[in-house]
Amino acid sequence: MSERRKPYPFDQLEPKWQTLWDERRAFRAPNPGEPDFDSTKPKFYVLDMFPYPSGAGLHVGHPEGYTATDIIARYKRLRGCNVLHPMGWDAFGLPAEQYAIKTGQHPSITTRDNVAKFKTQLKRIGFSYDWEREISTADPKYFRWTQWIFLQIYNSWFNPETRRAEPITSYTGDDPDSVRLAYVAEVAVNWCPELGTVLANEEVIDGKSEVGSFPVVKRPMRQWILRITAFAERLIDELEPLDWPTGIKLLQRNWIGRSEGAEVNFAAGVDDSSDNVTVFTTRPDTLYGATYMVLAPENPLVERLTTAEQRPAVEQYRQQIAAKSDLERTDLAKEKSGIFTGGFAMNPVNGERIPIWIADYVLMSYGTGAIMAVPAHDERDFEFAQKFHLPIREVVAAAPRSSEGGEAPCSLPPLVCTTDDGFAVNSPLIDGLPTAAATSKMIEWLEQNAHGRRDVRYKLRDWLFSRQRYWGEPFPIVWRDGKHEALPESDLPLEPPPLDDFKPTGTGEPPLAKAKDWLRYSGAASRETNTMPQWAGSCWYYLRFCDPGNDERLVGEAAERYWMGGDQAGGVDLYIGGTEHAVLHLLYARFWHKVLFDLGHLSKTEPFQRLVNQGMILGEDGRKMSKRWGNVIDPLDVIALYGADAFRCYEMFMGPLEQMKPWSMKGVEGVSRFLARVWRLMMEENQAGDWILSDHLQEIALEKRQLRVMHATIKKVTEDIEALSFNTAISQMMVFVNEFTGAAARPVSALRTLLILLNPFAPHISSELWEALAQKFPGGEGDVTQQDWPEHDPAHLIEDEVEIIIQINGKLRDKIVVPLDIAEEDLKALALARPKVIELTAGKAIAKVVVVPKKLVNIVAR
RNA sequence: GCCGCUGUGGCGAAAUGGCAGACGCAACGGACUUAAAAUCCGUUGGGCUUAACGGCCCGUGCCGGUUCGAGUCCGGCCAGCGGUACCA
Repeated sequence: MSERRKPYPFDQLEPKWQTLWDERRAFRAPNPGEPDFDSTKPKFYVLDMFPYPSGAGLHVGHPEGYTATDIIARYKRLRGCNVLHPMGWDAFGLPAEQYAIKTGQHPSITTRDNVAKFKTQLKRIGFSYDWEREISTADPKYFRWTQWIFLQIYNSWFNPETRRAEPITSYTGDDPDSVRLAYVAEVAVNWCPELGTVLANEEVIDGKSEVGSFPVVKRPMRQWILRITAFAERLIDELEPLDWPTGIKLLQRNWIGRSEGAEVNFAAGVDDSSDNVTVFTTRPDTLYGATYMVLAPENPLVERLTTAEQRPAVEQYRQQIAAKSDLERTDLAKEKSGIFTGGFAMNPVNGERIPIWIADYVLMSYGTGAIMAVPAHDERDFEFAQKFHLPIREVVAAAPRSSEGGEAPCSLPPLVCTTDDGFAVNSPLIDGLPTAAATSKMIEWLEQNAHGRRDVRYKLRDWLFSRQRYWGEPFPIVWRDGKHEALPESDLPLEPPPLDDFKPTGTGEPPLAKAKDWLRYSGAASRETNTMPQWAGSCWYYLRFCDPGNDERLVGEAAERYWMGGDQAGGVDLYIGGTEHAVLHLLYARFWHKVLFDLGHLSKTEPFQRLVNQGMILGEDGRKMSKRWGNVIDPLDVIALYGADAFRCYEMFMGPLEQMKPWSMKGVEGVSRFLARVWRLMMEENQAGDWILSDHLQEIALEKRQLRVMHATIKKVTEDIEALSFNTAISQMMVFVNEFTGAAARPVSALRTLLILLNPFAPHISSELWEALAQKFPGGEGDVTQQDWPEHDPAHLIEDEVEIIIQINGKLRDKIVVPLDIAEEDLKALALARPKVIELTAGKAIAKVVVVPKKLVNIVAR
């Protein structure tokens, strides 16, 4: 295939400018205290979700968000901001370790190679990152502070009085280990045999691992856990004021899953009622309808509440459930199962004796692991009651009903179930009350009679924080006599041992246990062999970017105050990334941020002020890009054909940033044509085939029409960048170019304005053309990146005359051109006098005339 | 099941309640060229009508409502995508 002729010499000018930017450190962001720091400028922190450097390299999906942030970064610089725009690597993680197991190549080598590849790709797209701030989570200089933060968490507790994390020294109880924000517990965890590790709930999807889709089983193990549930309420409340997509906020809120209700105590037992079972319910108003009770099979109370007679059946059921994986348990969700324990509980509100069952539809991990079953008003209880012929009693009705001479106290099954609100019936204490009032009154009664209390529960569970992997941060913890203790800060960073054999042991013992020398700490003490999950590094990288070289602190105070603080809401001003991190990363990072804030290390309670999710880019065939379909596009291939500027502009021109959209090479070509037209506005080829400045360029005033287009373009591009509507900003610049392409004489000032507007989108071509113009015409000192962003003048947008549309009954019928300042009455008269209007309204009465100045006249005729 | 998002030309998409389809792709016609590519100029939602200028009707997933006027607001459906799933 013959060499395709380039529409303009991007293959030469793009590398030229990329080299120049590097040499001039053009996008370095000085920190407070540095000599070239300008404190008079406002700060702007614009951040990408940093990538995991996989072996496959970038595909065109990654740079979509990166291009958007780069446009913002370059735009904010032109508007006179100090811009923090960094990039780094989420370098710990499973794939590098899996690769190491397969090939024997150390994960650090794999990671280094992959980072190099990613960096080459990013640099070739011309992103204006401050590469002097590059960080890698696998770098000891970085994870030293990840480990340090873990120690802060370990050494704190959540004080319910102040609702804040506080140093563990402020805890006055007997057993500090029971309240630490990082604690060890033997819990049923998600064990993935294939990966040889436990996983967080968030990493398990439909009973399979998120990475690799391997089966996951429940298994009790001793694990490190972070007490994120202590922050559940704040994680919900403090989410509210953030400028995030409502969908993402909702997702987080649902994940945290706040439920308001009450705890109710039931006396319970086999013969007498010596025991006590507490349940959580969101519908205390239905207490009279509780006709039986269900415990989770794993609930320890089951032992004591089972009669000798029922014990064999109960044990059999419990074993049957325990043998099931989570997947099987949810698969069988449709058919209810359970067994009677033989025990009974006493309903505190009416003294009724109700049977206690166990069933796997009650989960040990939510609420108290026990429920009061109200079959008439809960779908699951209803289904269960029907299957096992348990009584169903209606206690909520659509309309109030007299308690006098009404239903029998324990009605026959109505065979219907409603979860809707209504009015209490068959409930002497609250009869006739609407659900909300009935609920409050019942809670009051429970509290007054010491049968229960108001309560709030969350779906969110504590964060399982340890992994049995090699390629992650070791815990800065040692064990002595079966007790954990923190390493001194001076021992940080604690690097993983240089292992050759990374394979999981298969027993659940972490690979680090194989490093016998490393394991020994001092005397009888030995190191913790678990490592942290991949999330750890990404929980705080945005903080490190503020001050990546600091050896004294995780981030210098002044740098943190400047970049993460500020008069306004503070934090990262704009954070762009994929929806896949809507709950996990964003929740974990917010949690750590709050702990560090409470402990006085940070300025603001929230890390990310404004969040935007870019949509996925599909292949040309409309399918998700994947090796399987062979529809993956490599940015470097696109750049080789059309250049980095065309690549960037196309990524933005495709459609709205947040929308999912398919790739189109033809589309890239169209945008490339646009850039070539910009080029030829100013350049032409001479006889020798060299590009020289065009003869059409002149230092002349703009025509009225040109002025209008130019100012309209300044206005639209500015507003659209602020709104992240990059596709329409580019459209407007195309309109500008179309307008000036036809002009025989092209005013230099207008072209310079265009180049500044275009610079954030297409930085290379705009830099080159700016430089070329400066060689012949005065007034273009400095690079285009050093100019001031233009302001539009509204005076140039106003026309003397305006076209008015004339509607009859809302339908367009005619148009007239009138002076801008015409009086409404005159406009109305003019419209009514139009021959067309007279014709179409003949024989009808004109009921009304709506006049919208500068827009339209609508004549209502009947 | 529940929650959320999205439905507009052949395609990607525009449109503070006020001319639906800006801008781009594709297609078609023209100029330039020996020719092609590239470039430049033009046409391009569908239908009917006119010799022509032009004119008329229909059209933003479906049904209804609010309004002088609805792609846009409200109510009810349908479809696609995403999340979640016994959370008491």
